[in-house]
Amino acid sequence: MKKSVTIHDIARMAEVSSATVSRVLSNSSYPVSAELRAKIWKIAKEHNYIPNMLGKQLKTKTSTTIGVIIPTITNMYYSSIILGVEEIARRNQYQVLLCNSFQDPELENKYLKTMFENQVRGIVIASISGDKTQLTRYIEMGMNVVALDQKIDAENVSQVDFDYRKGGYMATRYLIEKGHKKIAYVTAPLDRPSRKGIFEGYVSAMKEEGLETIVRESDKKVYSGTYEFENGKSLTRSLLESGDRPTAIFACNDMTAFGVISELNQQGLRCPQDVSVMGFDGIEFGRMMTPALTTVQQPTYEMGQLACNMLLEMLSEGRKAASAVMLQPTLLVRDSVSEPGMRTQSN
Amino acid sequence: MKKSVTIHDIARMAEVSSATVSRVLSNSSYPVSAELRAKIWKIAKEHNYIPNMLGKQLKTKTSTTIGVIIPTITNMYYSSIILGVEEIARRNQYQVLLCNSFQDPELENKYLKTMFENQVRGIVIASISGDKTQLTRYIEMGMNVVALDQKIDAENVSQVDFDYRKGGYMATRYLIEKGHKKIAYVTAPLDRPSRKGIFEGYVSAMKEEGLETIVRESDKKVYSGTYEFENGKSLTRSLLESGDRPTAIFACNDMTAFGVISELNQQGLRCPQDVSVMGFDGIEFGRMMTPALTTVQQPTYEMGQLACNMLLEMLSEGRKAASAVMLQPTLLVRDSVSEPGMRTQSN
DNA sequence: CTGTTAGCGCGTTCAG
DNA sequence: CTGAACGCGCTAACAG
Repeated sequence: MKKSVTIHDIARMAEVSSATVSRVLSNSSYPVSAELRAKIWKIAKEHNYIPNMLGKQLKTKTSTTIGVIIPTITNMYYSSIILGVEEIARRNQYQVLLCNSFQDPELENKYLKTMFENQVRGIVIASISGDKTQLTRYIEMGMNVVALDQKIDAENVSQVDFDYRKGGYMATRYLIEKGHKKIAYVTAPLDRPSRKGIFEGYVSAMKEEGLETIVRESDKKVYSGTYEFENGKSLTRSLLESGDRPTAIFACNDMTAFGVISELNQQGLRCPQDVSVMGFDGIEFGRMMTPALTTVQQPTYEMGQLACNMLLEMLSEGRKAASAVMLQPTLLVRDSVSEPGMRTQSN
Repeated sequence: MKKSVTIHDIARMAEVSSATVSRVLSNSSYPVSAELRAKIWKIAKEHNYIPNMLGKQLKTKTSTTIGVIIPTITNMYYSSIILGVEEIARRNQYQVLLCNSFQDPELENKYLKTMFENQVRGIVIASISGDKTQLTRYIEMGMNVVALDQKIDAENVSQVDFDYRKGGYMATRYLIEKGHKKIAYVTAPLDRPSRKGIFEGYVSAMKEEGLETIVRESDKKVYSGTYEFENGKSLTRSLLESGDRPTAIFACNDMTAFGVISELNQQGLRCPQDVSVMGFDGIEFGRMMTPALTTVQQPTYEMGQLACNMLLEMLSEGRKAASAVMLQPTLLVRDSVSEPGMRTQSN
């Protein structure tokens, strides 16, 4: 960056003090004569004056940027959340500093640190790492935090939660009501509360009807962009190899469900005629494939908006404003689930 | 944020000058005795010292954040680019300030302004707006800019470009070589160089073979998350209503192609048996559907990385380092294109 | 090796 | 209504 004009430069040109210039250009309510106001504005415009927020923020100790930490932006689930956050931030003149943690606790902590150093006013975080000690320390040091998706054991943290258990339950009930009895659940490692929640919902709905649970859990923890999809494929393969084919497969998220359907097709099975598939998340792409994916909707965009609003509230009203909200699931009925046995004899 | 400890606080506790503390804590190469170093570090740790980068940046006039402006993060094409940018930024200790312009020129300019005010060191921008005067002004004022996807008429701007024309040509040639003669092109408004490029590639390949072009261009410019998809659907509908069904449809991007396939299915037509479909972009989801989408790959992630690297180069070596790169397309052959006429009589 | 001083760009007392 | 003086947290020049 080049050296830019400062309020002092303008003050010299306008032959006034820099204090007056500051009062005018920062739209202060402080009384300044109309003529001086006009004169100063004119000169400022002419010379493309751009305020240096660093100076202002250093002086007033109030930055206008909030940090957002999520696992990865290329996952539509998260990008949609970010969009919600940014929307609200923008309306309130805040900027968004974005970081992808890639599910890496170390990276997450590193980002937390730089954000703190850069004086972000608060943080919206979808943390995955189990170890929250670092985060908790920052909170104790005064950082305002809204946690998405994952409970954090600390006071003064706002939480945006989602009733995963209920979602899992609803989805399973729907399959049961459609007449399915052999319903399998395929999932990424059950190492997070969210995934555990869905799983528990599935189990309780099955138990309730005296049905046998059929579960496939992947063990790999390696992270990559298409991890979920591959997971869906391999878990489905394992399911089909067992010989006793389920009539419905419920996946822990939509991406995994796409993998399930892809593998079914590859094995010559049709969805939903041969096997019904239920997803979880409600990302846009579910609508775009054939069959359109029946799934449980999480209001991601709204979650982002809500999280940002909660953060802004904490910022303006102090930490007592910390609160918790539990969002509710909705069933998105589309085309990937039908009644079972429509083609039972076809294989 | 609470009042945090400063180097002065530490200086007082360690009974040294704040200059010494600064030299130690900022890992300066300046000579300080080992004992003092240790003592100061100890105290700093004990009191959770966090440097205030605002002070540092104000003094040294070097911020470590770069701005990224893209139309919308929920489009995988862009989120993938951002991921590439962030990856490189992180490796070089830079932060990323993210903004969604939503294709809104006004918003874009507003973001440009706040970024400037917040002293970002440079900007990576995928600008859509035709009016680049504001951007050009900032460049003239010394801002370092890398433009993605869209040419900017100014000196000292680095450009990451993609050979859209060639991509469009390659895709069309591939369809022709598969034996197609009635190849339709469906596209969002041809109001950007990128879209025009693909279109021209299509036209030139068709002309070359003496084939008749069949084009459907949407006129709506309203923006929404599923705009492209809906576009694909409605343009396909219009194409089918004409009675003279093409054997292949080439879409201006993958999302539109998804809409094409969805509409075909809805009308009882199969892809690729009845109609082949070719996309453009190569987003991950193309692999996840059945049939997997045949498409032209843009190396989005690499484009992001490249853009960020070019920016860093400009920052370190001065504006002369401004450069331009034209990336090349690759054909991603998957399952949505086959030879025509495989089921010509079935309808 | 260490301390003193000055100032980055800005806002804010406190006098006038 | 206006200006002089000070300081936010930090680094850099200059002494010692």
